[in-house]
Amino acid sequence: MSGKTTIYDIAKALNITAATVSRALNNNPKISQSTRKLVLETANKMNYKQNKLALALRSGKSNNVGVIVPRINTNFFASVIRGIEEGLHPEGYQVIICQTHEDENREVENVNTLLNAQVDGIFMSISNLPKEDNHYIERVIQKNIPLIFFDRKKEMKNVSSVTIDDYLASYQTTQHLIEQGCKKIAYFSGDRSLEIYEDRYRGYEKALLDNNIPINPDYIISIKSNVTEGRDAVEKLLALENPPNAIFSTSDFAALGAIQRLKEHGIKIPEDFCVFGFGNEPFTKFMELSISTVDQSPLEMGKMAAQVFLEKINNSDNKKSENKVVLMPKLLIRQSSTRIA
Amino acid sequence: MSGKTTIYDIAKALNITAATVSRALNNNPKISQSTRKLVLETANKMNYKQNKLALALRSGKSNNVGVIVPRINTNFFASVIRGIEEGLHPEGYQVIICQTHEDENREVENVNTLLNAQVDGIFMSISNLPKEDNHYIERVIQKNIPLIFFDRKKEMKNVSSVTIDDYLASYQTTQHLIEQGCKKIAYFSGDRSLEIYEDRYRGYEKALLDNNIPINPDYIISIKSNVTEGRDAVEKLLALENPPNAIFSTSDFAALGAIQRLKEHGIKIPEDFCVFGFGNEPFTKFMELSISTVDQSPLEMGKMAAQVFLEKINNSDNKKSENKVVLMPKLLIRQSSTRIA
DNA sequence: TGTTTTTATGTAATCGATTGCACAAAGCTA
DNA sequence: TAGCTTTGTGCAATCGATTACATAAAAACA
Repeated sequence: MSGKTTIYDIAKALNITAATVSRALNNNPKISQSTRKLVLETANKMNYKQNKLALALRSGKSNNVGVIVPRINTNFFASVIRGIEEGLHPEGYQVIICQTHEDENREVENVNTLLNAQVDGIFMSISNLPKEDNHYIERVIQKNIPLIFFDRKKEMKNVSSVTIDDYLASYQTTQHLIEQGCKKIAYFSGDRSLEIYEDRYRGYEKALLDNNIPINPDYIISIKSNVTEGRDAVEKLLALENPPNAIFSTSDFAALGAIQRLKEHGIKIPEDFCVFGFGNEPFTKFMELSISTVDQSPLEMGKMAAQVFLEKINNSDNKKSENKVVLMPKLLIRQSSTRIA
Repeated sequence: MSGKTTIYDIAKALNITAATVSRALNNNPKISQSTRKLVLETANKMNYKQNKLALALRSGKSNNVGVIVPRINTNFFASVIRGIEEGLHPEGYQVIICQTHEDENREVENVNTLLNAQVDGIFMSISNLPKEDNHYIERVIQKNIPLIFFDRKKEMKNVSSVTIDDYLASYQTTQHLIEQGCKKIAYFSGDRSLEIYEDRYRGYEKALLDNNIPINPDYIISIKSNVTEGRDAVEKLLALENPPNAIFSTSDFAALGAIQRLKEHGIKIPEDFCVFGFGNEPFTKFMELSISTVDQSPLEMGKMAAQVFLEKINNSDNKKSENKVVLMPKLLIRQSSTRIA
């Protein structure tokens, strides 16, 4: 009673059948003007709202999509989600968000939950731990549910993806540092079993080689994306016999930690030492010493992912197709790496 | 065929009825051990997944909740959502996120969308524009769907809320600034038609009165939560005949802008001027001059909101009850306001 | 006026899972 | 052995909306 008007209620009130009501509400041309008007008015009066669940059950389309990310409380993921939402909202889709907290079990669980919920598509940035067992992902493909990876993708048949050109970003950044006069460039790497981090490493490597700079294994440090690890890494680097004079960190947070520690050591940035981050987290711009970084256009990435999904949905004939979109990274050269203006 | 096993398929395969299958899967005691085992095995073999939509339609519970926020790409809202998600995930709920972009029409639209989707509850931080027409909210209450406001609430019957004690936070902050020797405290206010901003203002006012400091209307500036407005506000303040020597900004972003501009004017912080923010955005901690601010415990706020929702759901007898939770704010006193250690 | 076509509506199945009621078979009691 | 329980299943309705098919009424036509 408290607000559960169905088409049957409307039908009863007007002494017609639910079928007629349904048709009237859906602008079916086979309904007389008078009936349609009556139905619409009554529906309005009775405060009728279509039950999407019933619709979804019958049509097999839930008009929900799922997004799986490691976590939402970082600028990058929140922005991508926002992009997806903006791209999909006009089409009537709602976004269901799941977090993995970098836990692979949680990831599997999330995929299953979304499948149970009959989502029409899944957007996913895979968690850190690379899984050998792709079974849970295969199932999505088998069910013919569009799957779109963004940022942290996994190379797979029939799966679309939206990423930036991580290799290029890394190459250009390294090149930039070299041009600033830094030949001893340390590198903070993420987990290289993830494609994006492998690509970034290759970009760094190639730029050094192209400039005839040998790779120094001591300069390559694997870190997690947080401030503390950046600080610790600097400590290690400065203890080297031949310490570097630049850091390219694939995490803005680690870059920040590095800068803090370098300053504490009385090292002048950028005069004595250049630092470059990755991700364009808001704080990089706000710092008194603004931090150079790579912008990944998360908002655009999300919107593009939404686009890819919509295309896949609308071209049901080649649903099995894949579409790998690669966005261009943007180097934001700020104070922390600017010696030569 | 591609992955649509239903209980009917299982029933057919075992030459029994769907009812039996359903009961077997749901541990109904009226099923023989042998049948149950057979059903479970077959279900597993056929890779059966329960269709939540069908379940939701029949039970009237979708196991989805909706969250409506102005935007998700700020630390505060992303963290609250994360808290809600963490609190609700163990209970099997999924979270659907909607953004209003501070647009009241969008807010109404979002509420309707969520109602159509048959969500089991709605969490909401109202958008800036205060609406006179509460009709869309009333409808949620009428439908007996738990509604929980967080942070930006609206005082209403039958609606629960989780907030921090904004009045207290503001009072304590002002008191702190006074204790640091600042008697001329400017105040950056948000839109005071929102309760939280009105409460904060009252806290500021009361602290001044309790310390026999007259209120100077020139010191009260209404701002939006961004860096630029903070900068502009400082410009106005410094142009006064009798400029202030402290700013209490109800936005961290504006506080940051203020600090930037003050420094450009050669004003020393905290020696000549103290600044206090609100919200504990991550960057406040990272700055070289760390910014004092108020922590709103967004994660806890989200978890608490989830708790309030669960209690309401489980006490169906007094669903109409309300539960106003007020969390304690935490003052994070950092460099930007520390004269006296 | 009788027949055909059109128009508007009703009937009933469907989407997938659950559940009150009915009922057959088996077990138990006297 | 007749009668009563218990146990395990089946039947069929339900949740709300849609839609192929059937059909009555009205309109058009000859």
